[in-house]
Amino acid sequence: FKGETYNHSDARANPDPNTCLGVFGLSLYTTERDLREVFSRYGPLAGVNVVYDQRTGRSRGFAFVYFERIDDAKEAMERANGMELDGRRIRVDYSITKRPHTPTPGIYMGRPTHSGGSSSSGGRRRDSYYERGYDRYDRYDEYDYRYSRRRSPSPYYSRYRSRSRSRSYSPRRY
DNA sequence: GTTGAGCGTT
Repeated sequence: FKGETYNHSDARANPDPNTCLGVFGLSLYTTERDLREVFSRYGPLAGVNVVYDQRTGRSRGFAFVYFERIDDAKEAMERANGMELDGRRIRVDYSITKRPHTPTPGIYMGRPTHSGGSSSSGGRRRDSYYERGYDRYDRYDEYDYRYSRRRSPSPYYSRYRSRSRSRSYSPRRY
């Protein structure tokens, strides 16, 4: 009522209503199936995406739940916010970022130049993969491994993690 | 079996 100044520049405080909900404060053991069980009772889901750490391969503790309708997403946000899931009180809000940055969408869609390139798709798709939702949060793109001590990729790192889990004494004999 | 805070590059 009073002229309270809401900081509109901080999009986290006032996320726009969207079909994508961000769920934070999750347990490390909460999987997409659990989220699907919880959130699907508010409406049909379009997808659930738990964010995993690329280095460790485990959950980062937050996920994104896609609804098909904004009305259901709003309903889910109202109800599921603050609920206890797997021993953790989760926080549910509208996602401020639309999608993860997709460097390659799986299939090569053609050259980014549109110089006479109306190819097989009828020229309908443009830049729909690169939305502008994350441009102001590009500081999160810069991760700290950029300034890591190791500049050369070491062959011991981040490869065959699950293979050599037990690192006990098992000397290989050739 | 960690735990903040935390918006995504399988």
